[in-house]
Amino acid sequence: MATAIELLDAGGTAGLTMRGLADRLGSGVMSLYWHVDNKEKVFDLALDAVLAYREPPQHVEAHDWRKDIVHLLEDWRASMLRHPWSAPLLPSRALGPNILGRLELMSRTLSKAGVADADLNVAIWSLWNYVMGATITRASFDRSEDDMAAAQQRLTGLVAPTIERSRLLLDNDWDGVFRNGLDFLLDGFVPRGAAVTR
Amino acid sequence: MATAIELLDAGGTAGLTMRGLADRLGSGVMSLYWHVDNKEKVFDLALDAVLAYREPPQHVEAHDWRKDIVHLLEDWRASMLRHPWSAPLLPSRALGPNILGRLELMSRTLSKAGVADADLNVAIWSLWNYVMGATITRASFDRSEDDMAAAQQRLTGLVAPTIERSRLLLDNDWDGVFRNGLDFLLDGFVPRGAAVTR
DNA sequence: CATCCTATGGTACAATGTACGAGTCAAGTG
DNA sequence: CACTTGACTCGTACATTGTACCATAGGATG
Repeated sequence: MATAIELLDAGGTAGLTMRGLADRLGSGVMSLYWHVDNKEKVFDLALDAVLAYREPPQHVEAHDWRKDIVHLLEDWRASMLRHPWSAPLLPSRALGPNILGRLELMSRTLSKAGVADADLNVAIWSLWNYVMGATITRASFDRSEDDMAAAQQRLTGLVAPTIERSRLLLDNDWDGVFRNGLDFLLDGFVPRGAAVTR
Repeated sequence: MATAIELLDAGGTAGLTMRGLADRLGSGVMSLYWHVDNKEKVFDLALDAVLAYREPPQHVEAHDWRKDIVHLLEDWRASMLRHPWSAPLLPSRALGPNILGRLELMSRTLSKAGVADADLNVAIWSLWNYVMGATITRASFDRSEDDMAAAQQRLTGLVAPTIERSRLLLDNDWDGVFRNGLDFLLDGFVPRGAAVTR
């Protein structure tokens, strides 16, 4: 698994081949198939491995649930960005135990933060959507900054004065954008100061 | 292009092969390469074709900018869901004219709705993130509802009482969730009743 | 010794993207 | 008319991939 992740980090989704993996492990290709059904399974396992979550130092008597949620989501995002192939993979693959664990933690934290049970699923999925969208976009555009510049150029040919002027495609304060939209979402689900300590 | 999209609709990303496309067109495989550099280009073109936007019936003297934005984003999402392979592709591919056009329209509409120039890029990217996350997730999970059920089952084995109880993974009010989170985001960027008519 | 389970890995095959180069046909040019 | 040129088609060939099938080896157990 570790070497699979190495290959993925080095060459993206296309960088992982069964032959390549076997070579790096000094084994025959077909030996891999004793441990693993498919190449698909390798992806599933690598993905879940990358999403492992080390519980933070547990300042148990915490106060600020809002901060906890933000930390949770930013750590999730950071984990995926450390392995840029992972984010685009996540929605299309089976949910492994680690991501399920994160969802559970998220659910509990939101609950403690004062989100009513009835709104919990909506809140979780909305946050999921936002985090996944931001991370997939970031992870993909990262590799193709040339594309962005090219597209910004191409704007001159089209009738797109507004986004050309604002240099939308060259804006790369990814973290700031992420945090800003996240705040607005959270304001909706967990009105500031409404946290319930129980 | 039309038949390429047919193939993609029928079999997803894997359903498009150069040989398959050529067969459907009654041509030789290599003939395709006179019109197109790569298979990659085929994806780029198909993707942009799917994102074409027919301006709505133009009730010019509109009033509710908020409604316009929601319409804009829901139409975008609907366009991608009509071709489930498109959403996961979009972030990783070059931005074609149609998607750039949509961004421009979005920018203009947000501006009219009262978003300050300084906040424009942040707003656009946040909305992009949210829409893309929601759509990619929806488009991918759609195909694998079995996976979801399986994962929900697997929860019993883990320690995940909260999301097991709330049946998070079986909740499938996708449209409701989308709309709900979107409203909160918009509340942040375009406070209700703050629309400026100019 | 025989039997079985765990594990390895070589060979072979089908599917894919595409490089190369030969071919067709119509329009233009002398 | 012969010719060139440029747009376009396509057969062959090859490298790369995932993986099915099968033979093998070693240790544990009877």
